[in-house]
Amino acid sequence: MGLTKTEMFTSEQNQLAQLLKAMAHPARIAILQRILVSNTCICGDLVEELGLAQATISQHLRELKSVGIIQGTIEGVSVCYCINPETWKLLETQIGAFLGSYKLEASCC
Amino acid sequence: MGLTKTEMFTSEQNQLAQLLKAMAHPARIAILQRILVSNTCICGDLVEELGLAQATISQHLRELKSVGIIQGTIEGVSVCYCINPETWKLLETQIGAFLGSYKLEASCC
DNA sequence: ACTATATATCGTAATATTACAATATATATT
DNA sequence: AATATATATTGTAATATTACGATATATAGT
Repeated sequence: MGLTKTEMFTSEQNQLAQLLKAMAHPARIAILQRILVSNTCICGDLVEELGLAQATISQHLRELKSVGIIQGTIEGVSVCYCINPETWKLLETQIGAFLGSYKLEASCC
Repeated sequence: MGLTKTEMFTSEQNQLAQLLKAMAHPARIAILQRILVSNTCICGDLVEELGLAQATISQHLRELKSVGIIQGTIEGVSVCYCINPETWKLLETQIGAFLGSYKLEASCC
């Protein structure tokens, strides 16, 4: 036990869950917001601005990168991260369809 | 360690992370989708339709309920669950603002 | 080549999550 | 009241997450 039974669900359900999970941490939301305002962002800046250890930030960045939400390119001695437009579009579509499928009706409990 | 440092982040960041986390599991996405198509939904139906134990479904329902995404009312011997419109609206607003703040620009890495 | 700087990875402790059997609780029916 | 049915809770094992110190790696400048 303790292991999610992914085989019970559709690949769409698993994919959406994976994307949501990657964003479901305040540090990773803060990281994404920082990238969203600056468009690009150097890893080192995040270590200074958020109050977490360098290893922790690096770990969070890897998690966002592993599901394809961000991408990083080496820029001299540092690494520049930015949004992966493909995945972001997918996120908007999937979450939008999911949240948008709710129609408020009177017959509720 | 092993404990999220919520004090480092804004309450908005923590709240959004909490809502995303509640949805970030394929079983809970499946539960929500089931509620979305039927508008309301009896807990017992979920146990039959998803292939998980009754205790597991009940646990997932409690998680969704604890963050206010769904609400349940006792209906005789069973419990009827439905979307909490307030929280759903909050979700749409928060996630919409978050995802929508990305503007694709050429200057990316 | 050596040094400094930036980031990633490893190892690990504390905590959280997931799943389920067993059991408790609560309502409806007889 | 006793029984059946539906859901919640408890306890627990397996696994995952979070955070960070220590260390490795990789590039830039001297």
